[in-house]
Amino acid sequence: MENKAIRVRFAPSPTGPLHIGGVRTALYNFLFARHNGGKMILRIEDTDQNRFVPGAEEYIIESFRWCGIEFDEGVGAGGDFAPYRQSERKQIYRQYADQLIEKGHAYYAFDTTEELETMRKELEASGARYTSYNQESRMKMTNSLTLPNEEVMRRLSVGDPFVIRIKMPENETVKVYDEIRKEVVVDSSTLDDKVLYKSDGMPTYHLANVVDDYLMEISHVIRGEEWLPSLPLHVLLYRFLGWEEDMPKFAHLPLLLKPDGKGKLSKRDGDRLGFPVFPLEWKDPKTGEVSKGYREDGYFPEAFINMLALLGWNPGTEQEIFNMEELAEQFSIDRVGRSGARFDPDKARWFNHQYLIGKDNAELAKDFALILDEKGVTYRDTTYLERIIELVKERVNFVSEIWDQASFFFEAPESYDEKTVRKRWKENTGALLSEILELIKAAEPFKRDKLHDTIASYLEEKQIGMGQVMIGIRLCLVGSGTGPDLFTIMEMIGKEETVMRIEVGVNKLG
RNA sequence: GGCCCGUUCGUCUAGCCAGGUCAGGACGCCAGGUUUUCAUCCUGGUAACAGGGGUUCGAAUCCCCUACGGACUACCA
Repeated sequence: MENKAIRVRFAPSPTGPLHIGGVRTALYNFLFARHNGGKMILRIEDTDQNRFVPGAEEYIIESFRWCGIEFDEGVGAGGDFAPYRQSERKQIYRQYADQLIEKGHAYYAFDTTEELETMRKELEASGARYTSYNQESRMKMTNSLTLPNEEVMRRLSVGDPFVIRIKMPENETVKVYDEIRKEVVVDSSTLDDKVLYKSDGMPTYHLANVVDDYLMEISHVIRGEEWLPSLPLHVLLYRFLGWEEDMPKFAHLPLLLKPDGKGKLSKRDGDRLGFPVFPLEWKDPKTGEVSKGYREDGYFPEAFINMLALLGWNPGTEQEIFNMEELAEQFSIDRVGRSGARFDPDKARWFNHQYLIGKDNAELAKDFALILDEKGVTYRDTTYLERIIELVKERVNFVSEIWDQASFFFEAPESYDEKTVRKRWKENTGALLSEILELIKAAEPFKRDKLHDTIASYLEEKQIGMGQVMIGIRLCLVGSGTGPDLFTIMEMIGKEETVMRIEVGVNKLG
């Protein structure tokens, strides 16, 4: 056990798009595997045929491909333990359920949905401590514990629907160990007789995950905190199946919480606060409803991963920017926190900004060119785009925001920011600009430094402050009171365009 | 209701396991600086040990109780 090869799995259910909490769980599994030189496995848990959503599995695989989480084995990757889709493993579960029955750790139950509902209501009404199918109620139900053996056999042979339930031991102290929370002790009498095998011939999650983790030689189960309450059940299953020696270690990750208020992060929060909760855009095949994705919102996969990695884990140093290799190198389960992490959209944007400013201008220019093409904006050449990006990259969080900061490099302003005009366009500004326009026309070469020196010395001579005139020119060229160095803008858009914009501006603003 | 887990600045968190630091960093926010403007950037500031009991010379750190929060409680995963 101690020297067992490291094998971890991410086991999603293909019931819809993958939530970022799920991506984080997968990420931690992946980092753990990489850190320890182990294998990362993708297993699809599709034991509930009713909840199957077409396209979900493809979505999951595409999401991981996008953000750089790789699988060594599993659906889409193959491997020695195939198949990795539980629906394709259907026939292997029954024997283990039967084994449990033989050993007296499980039993057949024939109760209908209505009967179960009635039982629950009666227990609730009576104010009972537990309202579930358990050691207190099972002897009042229709199952192989209460029925004569011949009757059980008869029902089975005529094909009556049945489920197989675990026979939870009474008053047994179950000690389980979680790598993050340490020892957790539970009394088995507080646990219920969970269904292990469904009437449709499929196992439930509880049986399937134990059987598959054992068969696939999983060494560590790293999953969401919502599974912690069923850990005692799983541990008992390993014990009853005789696999306790080979039982994987467990680590239950804290939840991702909503940015404000209470509770776990949901799709609703994203819609309400304007950030995605899914890695990729998702269109619901039934309703046609579209949910935003990090990819489509312009996040870099590296930024997305970096942000997620730090939501619940930290290296104990002051480093905040990590690539996948660094994360894998430094990751360890004992530095995963115990409490839920509130998602912060602001910090997500900040991470993207960090990656954006660290990228090559050429690379960003490629993405920006795509946006320009979409807008139908023509441009000189990629060198021009790269120069623009160098000037504005510090000011944006996303490539898509570059246009907002740089549109004036491509087209003259159509309007002038009113507030700036009111505050900064004085009576004599027009006249002043007309004088400076002559200097601009005469500037040779039409370069940043030359323009700066010419205008600066002229203004000095006339005892006029730079600020008084520069805002006016900026208004003409940019349309607002913001933006990068003005002389650089002039040089880049060229003399002809500069002159024209100033003439138009002076004309319009007076 | 039952059961389990959790609780350090507004947020992510370090520190806790092996009690002794002005409780550290980052995001946000605020202020100042730089600049022709805005943004960036730089500097500084703001702000936390949920509460109460113990144990101890000394507790964010160990123990107990309370409160609050969350997960789970399906023939869903």
